[in-house]
Amino acid sequence: MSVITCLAGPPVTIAIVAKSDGASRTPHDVAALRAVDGRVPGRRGLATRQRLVECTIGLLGSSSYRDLKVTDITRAAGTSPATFYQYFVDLETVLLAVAEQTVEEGQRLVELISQRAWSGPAGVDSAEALVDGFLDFYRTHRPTLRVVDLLSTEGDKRFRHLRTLILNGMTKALAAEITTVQGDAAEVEPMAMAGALIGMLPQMAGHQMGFEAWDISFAEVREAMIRLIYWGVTGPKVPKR
Amino acid sequence: MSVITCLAGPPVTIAIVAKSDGASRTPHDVAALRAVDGRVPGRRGLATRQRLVECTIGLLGSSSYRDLKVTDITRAAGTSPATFYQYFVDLETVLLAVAEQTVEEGQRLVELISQRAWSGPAGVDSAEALVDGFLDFYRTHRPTLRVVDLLSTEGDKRFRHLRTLILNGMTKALAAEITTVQGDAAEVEPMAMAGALIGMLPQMAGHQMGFEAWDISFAEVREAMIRLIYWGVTGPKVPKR
DNA sequence: TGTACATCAGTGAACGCGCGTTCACTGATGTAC
DNA sequence: TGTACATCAGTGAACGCGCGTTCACTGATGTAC
Repeated sequence: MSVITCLAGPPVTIAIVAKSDGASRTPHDVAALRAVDGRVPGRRGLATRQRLVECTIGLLGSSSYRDLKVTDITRAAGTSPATFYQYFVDLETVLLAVAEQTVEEGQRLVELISQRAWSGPAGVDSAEALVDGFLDFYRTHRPTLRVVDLLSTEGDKRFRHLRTLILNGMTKALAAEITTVQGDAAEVEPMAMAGALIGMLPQMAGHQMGFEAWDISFAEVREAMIRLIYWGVTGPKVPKR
Repeated sequence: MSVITCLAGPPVTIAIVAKSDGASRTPHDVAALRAVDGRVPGRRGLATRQRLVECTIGLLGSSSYRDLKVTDITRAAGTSPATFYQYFVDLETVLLAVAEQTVEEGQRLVELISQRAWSGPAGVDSAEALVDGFLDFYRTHRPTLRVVDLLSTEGDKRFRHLRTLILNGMTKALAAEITTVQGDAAEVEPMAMAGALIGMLPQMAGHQMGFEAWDISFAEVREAMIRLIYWGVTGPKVPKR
């Protein structure tokens, strides 16, 4: 068994949390970051906290969620269990912190949607760029997205909320494009269609290997996704029933 | 905390496992069901084993996967931990048994696909029936599908295989319909498109609540799904790039 | 039909590891004057 | 600039619960003759 460490400290960043409207972001309220025993963490403390968060992500990537232990995280971070409990009340809390950090990242993909044309041949290119952009996003945030997804489907409201926030920017941007392209002709609520399309992306990304058994190359699935997005945005006519 | 029990025994059914080709099914090889200490279970033993499987499903539905313990399962089944280890080597093994039972169930939806028309207005009705049929399927098998999905994305090959088997019938049936409808005009490999569409279904079903935050009624998302399936099957033209 | 034997089925009780969690303490850092 | 004090930061070591797991045993069931 190999020992995983996170000793190389990354640049210190202060955790950011999204406001409930999902639009603007503000630095964490100081009280929210207050350590469990009432101390207000300074530079050094925040760096340690951040290291714990990052080691958690690392462990989520290399072992199963079920096997994630507080002691493993502190061992990986080169610190002691007592330190962990100075910053997080339990495992779930550090997972929330992990998820919060991804909310910011999710907004970067918005420009892949809103700064593009979505009708005609250019629309297909845009769909392709969105798919590839998301696959890239997923590759770097796989452990986080997986655990957020799991805890969401298990019914935890806080993680459901965070999942919404992560996908929020993309979904709203895509809905806006749908409205632009289809106007009053839209037969389906643009937000619903956008939500379905964006929600499809992590699903696909997470099951890339799942197609092997059918001898389907993932390249073909990617083509399918591109078309589904294009269709969803442009809304081809569907026969009346 | 409430105590969950599974004492009311269901009719005894012998566990069925799918062959690796995913097509034909045979009763479990006797050796595969041999208890850990070498005994060959009879009627009574198989009933106990089945009760353990069903209590596992029950617990997966009422508490989180992370909190699932062997002792909880045996307590729910009204038996002792030692009995558990007579039929399963560990927790993972009983989860595999849980998943295997759902493989059979997944094939029931095949007729919702293959015994229907998929072009013209009837195609939209078929898409609707598939969506509703799947939502119903998900409702009754949510705990299982969730845990299979999780362990698949975590990279476990056995669960990935089982997930494939569960969705296998539907995917192949839908691919066949795509081929019928589009013929040589298909621009995307039918199995890839079918895999994308069928894979979308558990995703949607699992995140029904996730749309609340956006004030989208799930009914609208359902409409979006129906259209995406219709488009995927009929394959509207996409502009050349 | 009855008896004896083989095998299936189930479990009480215990063992021990590992993990969550805490306390009392030392060391580091910052700042007031 | 130096000293004293407050507060931040970190941890060694331990405690104890709970869970996984096993063993040696009793009871139930089936069947051979």
